[in-house]
Formats: sequence, structure tokens, C-alpha cells
Amino acid sequence: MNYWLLKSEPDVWSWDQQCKVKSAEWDGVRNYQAAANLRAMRVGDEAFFYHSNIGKEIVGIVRVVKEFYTDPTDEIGKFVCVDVAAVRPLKRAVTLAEIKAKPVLSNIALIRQSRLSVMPITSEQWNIILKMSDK
DNA sequence: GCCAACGTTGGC
DNA sequence: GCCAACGTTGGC
Repeated sequence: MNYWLLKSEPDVWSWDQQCKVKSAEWDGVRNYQAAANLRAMRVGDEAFFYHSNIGKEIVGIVRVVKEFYTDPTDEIGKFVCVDVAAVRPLKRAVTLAEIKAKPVLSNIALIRQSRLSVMPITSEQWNIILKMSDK
């Protein structure tokens, strides 16, 4: 199983909204690298839910419940989306500033490719961030 | 509000 | 196919 990180602007789609629904379509991705990551997701993979712009922190964990299919919001039909469901909130949100301050996380795509909205997370990075959310 | 990073578009 | 111009993302 693989780990991922999904970015969302909370005034467009927030963690609270995600929690209120059984599952949600992760649509609107219009970047090839992000789309390639969506295509690589498998049912059961888990992803951090990150609030960009407002908050700038990882707030929860979602699980992929439906693998990629053509994004219905894309008129050209080139891009894909997946469905995700909330698993649980983090005990404590982990901020971008904290992640930046950790040398072991300096390779994370969140920092290295600040504009990418769907990115892979290594199991090592996943566990470090989970541990940070526990304190 | 600004700007760096970076992706896309279009003229040549 | 190159690259300048432009648009968008997202942190600060």
C-alpha cells in the first residue's frame, strides 16, 4: 500500500466537508504530474489531507475508495479523479512550518514541489508525520 | 498584496 | 523545437 498527500484549499473543499460525506470525488486536478499520481492510487491507499493557503497544515487522513476514472468536470476528458473517504482527523494538525523545521523531512514533495497538489509520501515520511501529530 | 516557482500557450 | 509572455499556485 502506498501513501499520498492531497492538497485542498479549505474555502473550496475542507476537511470538515470531507468528514460530512461518505466519500468525495477528488476532481479538478489539471496538472499532468498530479494526474499521474492519481492514476497510481489503489483502493486502500491512504493520504494526508492538507489545507493549503489557509492553515497550511495536515489535518486528517483519507483513504482511496475508488480508483481513477475520467474526471466528469473535465470537458476534454483527459484528466482523472479518484474517490476518497475520511478515515480520521489527526490528533493534532501538523503545520508546514513544523515539517520545514524537520531535517529528515527536507526531501518531502510538499516542500520540494510546492505547487504540486497530489504527491507521493514515503512510508518513512508518513510515520514521522504521524508521530508528530501524536504529541 | 507580493512574488517565486513553475506550467502552459503561442509566435516564430 | 525554442523561448518569451503569461497565468496560476501557494507561501509569506
